[in-house]
Amino acid sequence: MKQAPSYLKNLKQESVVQSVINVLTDAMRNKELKPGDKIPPEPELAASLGIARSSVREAIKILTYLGVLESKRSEGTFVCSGFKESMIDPMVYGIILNQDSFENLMELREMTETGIMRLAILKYDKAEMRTLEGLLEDMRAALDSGEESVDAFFRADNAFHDQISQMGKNPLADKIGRVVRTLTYAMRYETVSAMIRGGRGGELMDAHEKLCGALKNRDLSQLEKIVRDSYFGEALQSKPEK
Amino acid sequence: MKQAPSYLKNLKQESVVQSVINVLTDAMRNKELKPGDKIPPEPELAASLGIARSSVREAIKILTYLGVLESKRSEGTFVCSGFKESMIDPMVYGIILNQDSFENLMELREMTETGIMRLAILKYDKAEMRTLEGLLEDMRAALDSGEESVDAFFRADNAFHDQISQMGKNPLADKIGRVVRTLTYAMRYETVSAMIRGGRGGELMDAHEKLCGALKNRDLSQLEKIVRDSYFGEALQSKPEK
DNA sequence: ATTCATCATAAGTCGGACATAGGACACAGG
DNA sequence: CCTGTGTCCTATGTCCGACTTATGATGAAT
Repeated sequence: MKQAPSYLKNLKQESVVQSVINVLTDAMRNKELKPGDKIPPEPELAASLGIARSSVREAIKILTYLGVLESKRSEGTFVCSGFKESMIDPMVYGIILNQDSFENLMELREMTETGIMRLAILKYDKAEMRTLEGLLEDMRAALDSGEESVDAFFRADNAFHDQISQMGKNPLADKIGRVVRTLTYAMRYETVSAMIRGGRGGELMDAHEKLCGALKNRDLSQLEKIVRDSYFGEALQSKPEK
Repeated sequence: MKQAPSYLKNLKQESVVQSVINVLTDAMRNKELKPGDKIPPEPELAASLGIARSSVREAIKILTYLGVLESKRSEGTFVCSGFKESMIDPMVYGIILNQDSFENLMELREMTETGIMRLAILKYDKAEMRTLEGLLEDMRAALDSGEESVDAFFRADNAFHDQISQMGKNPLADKIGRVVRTLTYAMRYETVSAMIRGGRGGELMDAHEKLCGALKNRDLSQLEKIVRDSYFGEALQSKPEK
């Protein structure tokens, strides 16, 4: 490996598209562009920067899919306010590309769900808890409804965790929790389905009830114990083929 | 607010660019496109799909910035293998736009760091622990070096947490941990700097030593106690203006 | 005042053109 | 042999100009 002389700096120049992105994001950092603001029309921007409209378009498109900008036909392009759903896509793509991420994903889920529950335990209010208990009822009802109760149960199960996620009152954590839940959807369905069909639906309900109880008592150590002992245990045991 | 009749489904058709993205990501889900694979040249793809090259380009660009594809001039465009750093960007943009996300970020950090430590406690090996202890030494050395020790300490501090992150042996969690650490870099620097200058460097060392000790004993409940009681406490207390 | 037609705007899409970087290959020179 | 150079080809990078289409605004007709 030959060592390049130090006076040779690597001068690969950034692409036109990248520089457009930089211009726009710099403007956002400087607060020259604030959420809700309209950026100049594409042709105008292209002219100002002395580049082609297609390059501007590519930059705008990228920022759009990143959830930074929002284009409305015939109106213009605007700086988004707050978080947008598309922010999660990059992570999703990252996951898709990662091959043997099953265990990693389940671990990540344990991480996020646990963290979210800790937040929830500190921040939820009574109304939210009532909603959560309602969802617990739904789960039980689904379970008792006999045949083909798996889908209904799973829906309620997901709603249950989404609710806890909301109760944490942290949009960032909530978002990540949802992403991870989405990514583990299929696997979790398999697990839940297998358990219910195997007559172990009671255990599932039990775990969720304990969980709900710990939340209701705002008992953090109990929550941690539940999570550690039982809640994720089944999922991590009944994993599919490697 | 007029309520639209339910039989009217919202049929805004997806854009050409979006459909290209779907085609490509579907192929990835089906494993027809695997990491490292080369996708057809832009003109060819455009012809196959019956659309213009510029649309294909926009889709590719987006996936490139999302860290899914990688274009090499004169060679072609390839599916990335593994995670790419660019995954960070979307979150960064999100943060730029979100004003009062400070608390949310710190909470998120507590979430991820805690989860990562739980993984680490289960999976690390002796060599990694030695490295970690070495970093602890670095931190102490930096602290004892008197004046302007803040930067050195902070560097070692970050390396310390990166090391724990690695010890968890979950690339996904590691990645997310790094992202969150990056996002909270400035805030953490402020906190650490203030503590050291305020003569509270000892507390900092103490917390990290206890942490390291809990890891060494693989004592999960002790770890949880530390995290809950002291470790993040200072950070959450000494937050800047709202 | 409400409804409708018209128009201007700006993004969406298209297709073609040239520039340019990088790899492959063959070839000359040591 | 193998090292370096020059040439060619490929595929992306960039640019241009045109048309299409959705949407808000304007103004006229009811």
